Amino acid sequence: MRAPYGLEIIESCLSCPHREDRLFCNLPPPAVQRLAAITSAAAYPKGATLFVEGQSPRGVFILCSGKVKLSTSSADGRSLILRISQAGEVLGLPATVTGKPYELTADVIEPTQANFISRTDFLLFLREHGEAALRVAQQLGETYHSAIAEMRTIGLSHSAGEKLARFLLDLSADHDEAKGEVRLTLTLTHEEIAQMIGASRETVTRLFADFKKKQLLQVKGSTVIIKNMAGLERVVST
Amino acid sequence: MRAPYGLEIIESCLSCPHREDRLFCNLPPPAVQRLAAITSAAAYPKGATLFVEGQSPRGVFILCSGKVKLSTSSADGRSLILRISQAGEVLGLPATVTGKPYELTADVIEPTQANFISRTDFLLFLREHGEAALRVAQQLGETYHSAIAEMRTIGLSHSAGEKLARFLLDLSADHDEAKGEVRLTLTLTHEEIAQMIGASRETVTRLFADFKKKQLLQVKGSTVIIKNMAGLERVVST
DNA sequence: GTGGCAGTGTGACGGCCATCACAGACAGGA
DNA sequence: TCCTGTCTGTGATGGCCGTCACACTGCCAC
Repeated sequence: MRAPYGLEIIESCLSCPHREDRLFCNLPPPAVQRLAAITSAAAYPKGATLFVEGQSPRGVFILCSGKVKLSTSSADGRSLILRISQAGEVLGLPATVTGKPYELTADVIEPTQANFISRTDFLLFLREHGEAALRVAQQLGETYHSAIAEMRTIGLSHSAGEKLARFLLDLSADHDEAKGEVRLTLTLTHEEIAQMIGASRETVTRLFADFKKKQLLQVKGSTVIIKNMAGLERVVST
Repeated sequence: MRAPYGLEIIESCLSCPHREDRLFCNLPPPAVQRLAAITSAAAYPKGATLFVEGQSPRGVFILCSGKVKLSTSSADGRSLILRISQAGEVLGLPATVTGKPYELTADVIEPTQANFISRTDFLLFLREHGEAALRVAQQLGETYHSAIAEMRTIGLSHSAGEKLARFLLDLSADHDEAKGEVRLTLTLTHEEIAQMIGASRETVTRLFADFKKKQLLQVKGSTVIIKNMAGLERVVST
């Protein structure tokens, strides 16, 4: 296969940089080989869609690079973004194992390479390798965990300020802290942030201005520097 | 063990009425026997707590009878109810398989009998019986599914009326319809409903009055009769 | 350049609903 | 029987924030 979108296609899972620390790491070699046999790689451009909410599950996608937006939307066009997935994550797992329709829509927001495994192959594989099934269960448990976390930010806090602060703190949890500051590069527009926390675009804009004025953070282009973590924490618990 | 709260203790999983159609149904007999060996039954009165958000996971609880409220709460005492679990469901699964702390609190709201399996026993069992691990993965997938559904009602609809209508419709999905009506017996207080949909107690009261006035439903004690499903649907998509 | 488009900043307005406050309803216990 | 606590019903008030409207920026294509 050629690499249509300027992406280098990694030919095998074996050379994937995330192989070691992810879902199927450390499986016995025969299992890994079997896995490689049923896996097919593909590249997707920005704007592509891996699957759509309501579709019956075709299989799972393992992200090797890029970013994918997971969202759900209502009949009237409102949409809620649940998560931005990064390299190493597995998408479509719940739907694939249960057989129920995909509950989310996966849109590519940065050029992405992903490995695909069809549902039938995947289920067969799990049945043959109990160890992998357990690994999948753990993965699902963690996904659930983060879904609950998201619910807490959306459901428990009313003021939009609270939600935004919580959102930023959740993000910064993944990043390193240097002398009281945390640097985030967030490729999301205000609109998208609004959809993640259940607020309107204008409110997000205003809140950012507000936080800047209160010296809680700085914004430079697409990087956000959190100057005062404690201050944000205080916003959350008000 | 005696039955302290007027509950008859069912001695074995084998006689549990939910055995057939639930998580570990149709496992090969040796697996079921092994499962029975590591399972211990107990009864819990109303008000008891099976586990608390943040605790490290002790194991899973399989409900044989009764009702359990699953909720999460913030530092300032606000709480969000995610689900009311009924007989046949398994609680604590995500935390137990991942090893992360319980993400929810489980409070008994109707006298409950549950079977308990300790984490170490459970993990060992899953490792020995790959088939069961797959079953667990499916169960987790469905739990995730319903979490997403909950998020949609909380996150995507703003008006409280919308959320309440959606909540009632979700409930009625489980119940049978007879000549355009659906009968729900809901043991929840307005306060609890409010915590499920992210609204205040008073708003729920007012909305019920409103829905009654609009002939959408009737309330008799703790049973709600939905008279006009289509009307409720219309409230949802406004 | 210029046009177009996506994203951002900001004001004005108004409605929904959280909050407070209190009253009635109902059950259970002493 | 009264008392006490939990649940429900309802009014008054005020603030948050969603919505509409428009200006301004930066960027890309042509």
